[in-house]
Amino acid sequence: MARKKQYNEQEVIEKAMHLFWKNGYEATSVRMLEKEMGINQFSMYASFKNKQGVFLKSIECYNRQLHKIKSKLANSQNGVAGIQQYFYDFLDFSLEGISYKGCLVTNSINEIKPTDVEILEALKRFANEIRNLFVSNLKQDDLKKEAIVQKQADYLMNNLLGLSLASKVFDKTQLNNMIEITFLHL
Amino acid sequence: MARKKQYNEQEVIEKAMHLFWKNGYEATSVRMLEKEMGINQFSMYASFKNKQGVFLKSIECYNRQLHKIKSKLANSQNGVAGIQQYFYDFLDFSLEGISYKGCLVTNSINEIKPTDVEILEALKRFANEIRNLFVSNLKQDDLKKEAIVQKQADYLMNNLLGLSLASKVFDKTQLNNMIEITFLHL
DNA sequence: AACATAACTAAGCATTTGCTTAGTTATAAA
DNA sequence: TTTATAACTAAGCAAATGCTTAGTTATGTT
Repeated sequence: MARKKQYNEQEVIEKAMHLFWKNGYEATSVRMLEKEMGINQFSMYASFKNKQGVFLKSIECYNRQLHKIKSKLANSQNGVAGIQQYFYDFLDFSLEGISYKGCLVTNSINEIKPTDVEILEALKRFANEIRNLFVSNLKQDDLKKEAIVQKQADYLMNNLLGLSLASKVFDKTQLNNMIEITFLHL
Repeated sequence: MARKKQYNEQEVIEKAMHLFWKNGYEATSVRMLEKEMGINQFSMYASFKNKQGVFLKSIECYNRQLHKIKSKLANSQNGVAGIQQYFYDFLDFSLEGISYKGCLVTNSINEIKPTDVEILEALKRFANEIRNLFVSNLKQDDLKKEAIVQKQADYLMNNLLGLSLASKVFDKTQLNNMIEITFLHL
């Protein structure tokens, strides 16, 4: 038989993910990736096919990292308050040093061309997963009608997307203001 | 004396702006720019110094294009309703064919490296200009205290930023839901 | 008409991009 | 121990990147 891999695919993808998260898709070159991942380009392409493949696996990895706060939300039984906590948890999650990196997925949305269908679909799936968590938490309020739940879920997604962007431009106080007002009348 | 320019700087920048708007900063190459602008690279660099210079002028151009709906907001005397109308106007403004291009400025935020201070400052200035319009419209309600005005302005900015992103992922009904709920209790 | 000068053209610069290929090394089964 | 095979290294590919340079053309002033 043959040699075995000298690296763990999960481990190197995690490093790739952090690069993509920090720099975005286009601004992360294959040279940067091989340096950060600690493997040769050949190995990279053997394991993940191409740069896009590395990115797709990075999204999966990002999703796994997010699992901790997502399952916290999924298990919360306190309705809207649980969602609000998720907003704060997300900010913590995306913090690196003194600056926020935003959400890997929403950061990438603007970079992905309509031709990259596979990536675009992955991004939409990701967004809808979180939206579904919002829906089930909103439904914990028995008085809420289905139509309102759906509208509020859309509204919350908008505020979460906004927060990912806003965290790069506005200060901590303003971010807290945003979250506070978002949940004021839910 | 010398020859005169065979192109109008405003006109060619408008074309550049549309390219940046559609593709983003990095994905717009200087070759694409010279093709779209209809001028040689030499002329481009003579007029705008470098690619970053073209982009900065494009932001100014974008701002001028936005002036129509911004001044409509500035002149509105109906408080929150005027702001809500701005949200709808922005969606119209960013529509091309059947898809939304989002906001040129927020599209770019993720692409700009912290080293591009000049661009980053331009983006922040742009965001705060709109925020100030929100503030003065919010103040048309005499009952609103200053602190609340500021918090609501932050909240509205978050929803506007979100909308720019959301318009690329969610459908028209959902976008309308987002706007509706955003303004439900203001 | 001659000149000075800015606007132009087109070619080319070094660097970087994503990806491949030719050749070497390690490993497990025979 | 031999051998088949996959994992590795490192060099290199064409194409694209932002930007520059050398040389030509047009135009207002003298």
